[in-house]
Amino acid sequence: MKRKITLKQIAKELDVSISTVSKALRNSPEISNDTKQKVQAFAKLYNYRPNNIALSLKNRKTNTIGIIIPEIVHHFFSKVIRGVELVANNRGYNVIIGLSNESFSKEVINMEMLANGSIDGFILSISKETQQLQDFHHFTETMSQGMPIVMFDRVVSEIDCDKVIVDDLNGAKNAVEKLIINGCKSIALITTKDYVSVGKLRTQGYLEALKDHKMTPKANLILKIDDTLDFETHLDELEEEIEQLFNSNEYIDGVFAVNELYALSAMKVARKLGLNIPNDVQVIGFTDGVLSKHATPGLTTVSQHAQQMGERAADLLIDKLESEIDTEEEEFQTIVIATDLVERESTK
Amino acid sequence: MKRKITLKQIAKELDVSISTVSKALRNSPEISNDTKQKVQAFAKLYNYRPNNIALSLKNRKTNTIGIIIPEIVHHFFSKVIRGVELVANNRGYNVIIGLSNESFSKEVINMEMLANGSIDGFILSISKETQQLQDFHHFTETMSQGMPIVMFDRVVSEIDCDKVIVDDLNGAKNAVEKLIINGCKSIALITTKDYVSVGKLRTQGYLEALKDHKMTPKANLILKIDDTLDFETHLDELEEEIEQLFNSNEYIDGVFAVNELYALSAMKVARKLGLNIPNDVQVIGFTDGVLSKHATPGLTTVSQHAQQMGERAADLLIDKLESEIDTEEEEFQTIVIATDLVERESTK
DNA sequence: GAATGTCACGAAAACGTTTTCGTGTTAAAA
DNA sequence: TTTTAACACGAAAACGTTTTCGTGACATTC
Repeated sequence: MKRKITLKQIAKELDVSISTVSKALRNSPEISNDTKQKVQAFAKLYNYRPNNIALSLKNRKTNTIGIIIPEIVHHFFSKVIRGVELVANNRGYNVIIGLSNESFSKEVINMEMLANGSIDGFILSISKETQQLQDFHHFTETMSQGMPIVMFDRVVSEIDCDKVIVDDLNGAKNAVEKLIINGCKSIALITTKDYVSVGKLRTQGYLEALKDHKMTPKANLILKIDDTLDFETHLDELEEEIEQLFNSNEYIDGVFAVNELYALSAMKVARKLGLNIPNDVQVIGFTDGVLSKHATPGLTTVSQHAQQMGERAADLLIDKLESEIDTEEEEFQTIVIATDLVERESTK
Repeated sequence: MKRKITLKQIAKELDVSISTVSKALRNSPEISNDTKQKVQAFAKLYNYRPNNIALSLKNRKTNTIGIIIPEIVHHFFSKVIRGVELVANNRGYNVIIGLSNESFSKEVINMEMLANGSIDGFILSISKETQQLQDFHHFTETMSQGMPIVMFDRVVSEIDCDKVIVDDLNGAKNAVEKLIINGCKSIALITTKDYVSVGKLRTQGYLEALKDHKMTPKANLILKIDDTLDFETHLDELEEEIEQLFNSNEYIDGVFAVNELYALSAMKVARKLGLNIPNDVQVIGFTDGVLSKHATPGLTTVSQHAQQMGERAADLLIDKLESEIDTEEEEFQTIVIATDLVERESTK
């Protein structure tokens, strides 16, 4: 089994020095045309490619960015990855992934694994557990060693770094306003516990929309789910909670859910209770998922433009990496990605 | 902005040699306890971690595996990645991803980017375009340089390497048999053009099941879709083709589709034509997707165990990487992952 | 013929490790 | 007191590059 060919081997074979080979391949004017041609022909024949690791060591730059996400089997996150990968590759970078599985310790371990020279910078969305624990030492530590971080979607205000976020508040507000304009009088909210930053903001958007239209929020119209449970495998419990929500309110004609699964479950429960969608109750979800599109009826959703988030995050990170030469005063940006309301059949 | 601390800096600070620092940190018996403690304390204080790139260069081993897939926004592939990532991390490896976007040239470029020292081996599923072009030089070239490859799902028999595949033939056969047992007399097949290896095998499974039950396949019951089109954005055309399929056959009471989208579209069309599922027509799809579960009615599917495929592929690759020390005669395995029939409401 | 300049190339350092081998110091053995 | 052994450490090479600087050979100029 052959190994990859190196400069040294070429040099030996052609009876010149390593430096000469290197220069010949990079077309340096120092080298005569004869030698250049000889070397280049030989290199081509043996399919020579410079060893990336050696280059990384020499240049103290890996041209690789690390992305840490809580979960990859999730349309939102895989779309973000696609966005990151797209611009990264175009700009000459590789992407290396780490999954935290929503666990704090796995997040820390993964970051440590990558931070030791493997990558030039991080793009990440923090795990639920980290959000709960409020322990951010691994972020500050990484940044203090000169490794830039870009956070997306689930960000944390305590850390000063570049961020790309969804306009959760206004996205939610617009959705709820849509329901109001469509004539809904009693709009339920299905959301998460408050420690999930995005859940909190979407809840806030719901409240603002009501307020703007002089409607009073009612506590029993708001269902806060504890989403530390994996509802992909515990769908029944989720549906049960939602059914209770419907039953404890005589009249719900609109539902705003902070994610796709909650919205779909709401539709399912409503149908089960004999309600027609969208005539009796209208439903809007929040997501970039594929379920909404193929559901029956199609679910109206707030689209987050996940791929765009990934692209912006990658650009932000690479810009920082390549400007760092001038070590200008640290200046962090927060890019807010506007949402779109994608109207389907679950609203009038 | 601080850089990461190195052995050299520690050595200078403590006024010992680099070798001493290195040995002290690795608890070498050569070093006195005094010095060890001094060095270790200092290293801990400054949070010293060995530079991975330097280690990779020295050891000629990156402990990173590259995975090339056609598309990441796809449940099957993201589940495979999760499987790979899981065992890779457990065994001390990182995972770096490359997307081919179903394009031959992107596949080649991506592989070249990674093959130059960045990774120790590949796990990949080949793009549709590569399957069409039948150009596999990048695989042979990579392997001839001593870099092992494990192919999964979409494999190619021309290349000798480890493989992890789904038992497409039997998966399809079992599904169709299920329909037959359930009383279907006229079973349609919605598949892809033959160059897609998995499509071909599933078609074959369909035919075998019919044959085993003395049923004659009818040409106008078989619809071969040209899936070079992106049907996520051209759903209508897909549905139109399927509607023609239904219209050109007086009586279809069963549908087997080789993927989730085709199956869902078939259900949609059937409903549109006034047919009840599963009473008038029963439908089975082939996938590991999330749509089937949340569709109404739930779609009965052939599950591929994508995550398990990723796990097996990663184990195969790492085993090879770590055994290569003895350079035993190359011996390649092909692991066949059995499928499961997940029964939901689209069948009786 | 001496001084200067150009050309074509090689030596060596550097990136951050690990590891082999050599060496000076001290303590124990003869 | 000399020999030997153990001990504690340092020098240097190696992994594969790129780049700076030095140098010998030859040609040109005065």
